[in-house]
Amino acid sequence: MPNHLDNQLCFLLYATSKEIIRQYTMLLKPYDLTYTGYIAILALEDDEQITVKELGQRLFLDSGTLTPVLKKLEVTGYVRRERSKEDERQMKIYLTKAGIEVRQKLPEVSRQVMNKTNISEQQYMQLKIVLQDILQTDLPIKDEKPGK
Amino acid sequence: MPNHLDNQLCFLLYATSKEIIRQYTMLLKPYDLTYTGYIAILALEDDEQITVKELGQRLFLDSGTLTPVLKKLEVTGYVRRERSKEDERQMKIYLTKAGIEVRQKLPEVSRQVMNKTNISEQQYMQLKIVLQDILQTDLPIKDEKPGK
DNA sequence: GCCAATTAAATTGTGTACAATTTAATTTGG
DNA sequence: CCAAATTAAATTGTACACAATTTAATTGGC
Repeated sequence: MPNHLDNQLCFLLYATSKEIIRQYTMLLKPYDLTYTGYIAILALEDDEQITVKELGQRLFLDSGTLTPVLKKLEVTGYVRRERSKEDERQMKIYLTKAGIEVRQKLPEVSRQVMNKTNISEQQYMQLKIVLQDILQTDLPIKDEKPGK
Repeated sequence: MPNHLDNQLCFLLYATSKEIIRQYTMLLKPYDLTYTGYIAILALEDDEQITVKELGQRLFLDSGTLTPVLKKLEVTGYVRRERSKEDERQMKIYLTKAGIEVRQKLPEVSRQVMNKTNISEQQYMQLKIVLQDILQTDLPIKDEKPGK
């Protein structure tokens, strides 16, 4: 890259994640999953029912993105969506048996993608620590109420 | 994040770049630039005319993404698009005077976003090296056969 | 010289992302 | 109480991304 983007950390994050997600997307096609559907299934525990809002907090996505993804996962048969009895505003999401089953196969997809990179164990850990730090502590969360 | 996404390097890259790009997008609005328009302008040198294809190679984007972005940058007045005389298939892209001017203001935007992260100089360099390595040597071969 | 193969952009179709708005349900304060 | 404020999802509008296809120009083989 013979230009100013060399020094842009943001561009490197953007381009790298895009390329890795492209690898995932190809490998996920046999399971009828997109990358967004994949992380949604990963974020759901086996026996929990969570709201769209909480799922969105785990994934850094809002209902505008999640609603169509979850509707498609429901059609495919991996999740179910049910209005909460206690609070009719909430939609409760949970994995079906098929969803739990497909989730067990997904670590293999992740392993295949990671094997394509020659990244060392040490680099992997470094990367994780730095990114978790930026994500969790530095960047302002959208819609967060300003402290008085 | 109390779930399996903890260990997913890809998810961390994805979520972090998304959040950082959201910061850029807000700060770029006064210049009538989206993030994609921003990296396109950064990738253009002052006095060069390059094709959509070469720009796409620098940005890891194809004509399907770039064509509408470049058309909008042309309307805004930052670039010009001209059919190549030597090869009528090619579209030559180059910065206008306004494009060169706005580009000089952009490092300030980048500085503002980076200031929000508490990332250290050392971490910054580590991150850059690892990401460049993944991006340039490991991943983006579109026709690569599946790993062994 | 001619036509098949290749190439560069543009176009098409699907699927995110996210801001902003809308709708419906719940909570709160006077 | 009960209208106003708040909240959760869904919807709307804009802007990517990328695979696949189309269109038009160039190249290559014979």
